[in-house]
Amino acid sequence: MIYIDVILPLALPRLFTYIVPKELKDDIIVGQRVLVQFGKKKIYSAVVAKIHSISPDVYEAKYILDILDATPLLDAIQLKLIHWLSEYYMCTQGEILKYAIPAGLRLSSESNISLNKNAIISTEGIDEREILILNQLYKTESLSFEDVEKLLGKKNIHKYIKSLLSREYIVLYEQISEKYIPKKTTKIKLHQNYQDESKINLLLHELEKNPKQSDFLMAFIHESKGKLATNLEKSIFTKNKRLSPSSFKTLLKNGVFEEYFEIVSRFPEQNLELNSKAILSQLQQEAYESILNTFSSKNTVLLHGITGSGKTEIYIELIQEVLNQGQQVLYLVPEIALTVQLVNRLKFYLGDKVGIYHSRYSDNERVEVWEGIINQRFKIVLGVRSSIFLPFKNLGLIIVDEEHDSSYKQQDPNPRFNARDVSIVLANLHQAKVVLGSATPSLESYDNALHGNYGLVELKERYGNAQIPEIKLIDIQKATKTKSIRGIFTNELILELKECILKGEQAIFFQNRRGYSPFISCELCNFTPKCTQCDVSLTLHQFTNELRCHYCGYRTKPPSNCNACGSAKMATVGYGTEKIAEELELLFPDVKIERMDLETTRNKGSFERIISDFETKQTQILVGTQMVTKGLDFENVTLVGIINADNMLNFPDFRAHERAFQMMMQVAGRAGRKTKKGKVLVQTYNTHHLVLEFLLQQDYYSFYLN
DNA sequence: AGCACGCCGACT
DNA sequence: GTCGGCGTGCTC
Repeated sequence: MIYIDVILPLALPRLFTYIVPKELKDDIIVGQRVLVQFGKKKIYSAVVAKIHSISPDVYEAKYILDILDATPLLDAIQLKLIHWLSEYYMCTQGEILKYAIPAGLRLSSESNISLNKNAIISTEGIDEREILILNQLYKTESLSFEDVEKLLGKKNIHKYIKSLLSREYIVLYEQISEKYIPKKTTKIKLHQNYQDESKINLLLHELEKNPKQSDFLMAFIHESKGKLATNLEKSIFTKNKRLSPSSFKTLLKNGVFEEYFEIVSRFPEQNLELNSKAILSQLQQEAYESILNTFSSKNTVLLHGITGSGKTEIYIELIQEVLNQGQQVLYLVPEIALTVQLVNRLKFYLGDKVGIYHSRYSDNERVEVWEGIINQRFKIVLGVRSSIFLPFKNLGLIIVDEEHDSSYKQQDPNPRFNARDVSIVLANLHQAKVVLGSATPSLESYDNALHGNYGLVELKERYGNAQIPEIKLIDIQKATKTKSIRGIFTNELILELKECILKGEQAIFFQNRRGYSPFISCELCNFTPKCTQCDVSLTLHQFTNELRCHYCGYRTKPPSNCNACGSAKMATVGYGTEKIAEELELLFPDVKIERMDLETTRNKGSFERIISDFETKQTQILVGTQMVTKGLDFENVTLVGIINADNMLNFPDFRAHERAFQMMMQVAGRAGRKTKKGKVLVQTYNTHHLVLEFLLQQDYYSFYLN
């Protein structure tokens, strides 16, 4: 007897043993998906982890129902990675499996009902909802539970189904569905009999009395560019409003045209022209060579290059080198949405070989990326943390860009993992190399580098003749004393901003807090409205005029009177991006100001719109949360304002100082990236804070030491 | 995760 | 006396 231990895509701590039926025992391979029944009726696709011949003695194993793959879906490396993760991060292999495999490749069963063909149904004495279900079943043969819920417009449908089942009017069965649907397009071509110029002319002559039909034919001939045997996408013609769809139908009916479906990729080959490699500066070339040298003794290198030092060009050079060896590359980024510029740059140099993988892709798109990696269409994958599970066959290099970024860490649903750390493990399994890159490395990575666990390569100058921005602190306390502060902004900041605007240059304002005001409070009794569920103070959102909890999303109208003492003096305390944008609008009514935070970028495409508006200089001032700190590259930005450094520094978290330093360094790096020198102004109550002193010096090393 | 089983309160 | 609430434990 052949037994297999399988991983079920569930949060179960153990593997489960099944029997492989005789007729399948020659086909079973570790890593394949198999169809198994689990529990009374559920059917899942599980993954074979082990094949053996030890019969379980405490229970009787079930037979597997089927083998789903000819070639295993997961290879030995992926299985090892899943196993390692489950132990290191203390979760089940099933949870990882569920996360690792695109939903389109996972199948599970769904309960469906259909009419019992042998039953004599009498509607007497049964609920009218049950009659409704029966009627629908007459029409559609089968319904899923979800369909029934929709039909009745309610959730607890169980009792109706139970009742119908007990009368034996309906039967229950499980349906397994493959979710991946290939993309199809409709193509049309001329029937063989007409793929000849003389015959076409004859036909056109016949159609003289049917101008609509000959129009269509002429359009096809025009599009086919002289090759009559060609096939073309139907959409070319349906888009054209001047052509009549009904005349096409007639042509189809008369056998002039043939119509058929073709499966196409969701990522069509664009045949991009490959641009020659970027020319590295002297310093970049040195760094590049230094990385290659270090690789001979170490598997991981930390590339510490200040903002604007041109790390990306070095990555591209490294990628090219690895591709030449015939190996694949994984390029990890914290969030793909923030890297439109990077995607374009990679495609510019590397063309169609670049695959992209992130959570905004549909299930179908993810399946195609997965398969594209297996069949080597994609040699480079630019992806977010989940990309570490993709089926690389011959991985040579992993690049972890912005390695310090906390987005690499999956916090909430299991599996909880840090993709930066896992990529080092993954690289080991593949005998591949890792480059961790950042302008502000995480302290642990820097420590690893200084202690020789990683190699360390540094880039201390900006690319080209771009200069390092000047950072200046503004003492809010002093400004308050000398009355040189108006609301949020000190006079000094306003003056600099005025100058910047007059010169037609752009500015970025950073405040790590969204909404209008972090809380409102009664001036008399200090009462602050709190979330009913989370016990945190509610943030005021001026635009929608409501109080919101940033943890659970609870929302309510702001009270006009204090809930505790009834006084009408509810005042706002503190400020978020919304209020900053509003105040700036009051100060500079003629300047276009835009806000970028979670709220304004919620809709698809709005992020790109804000970025491109700023890039094309339609927006002159950008106010944002940490979103503005990440990887944006605008040449015309000369002023960066950090409205309040203190709330970052005083954040109750042991990483607060590290994060504050990283965030401020990153946002400072947005200033003066080309020829113009940038200026960074930091407003603070505490000008002597150590972190701020290192920020002034832009001295990462000393910051690390302290 | 599902799902069944089992035990206690509110209803025809 | 039953329906249905959710607590507990098992699934190869």
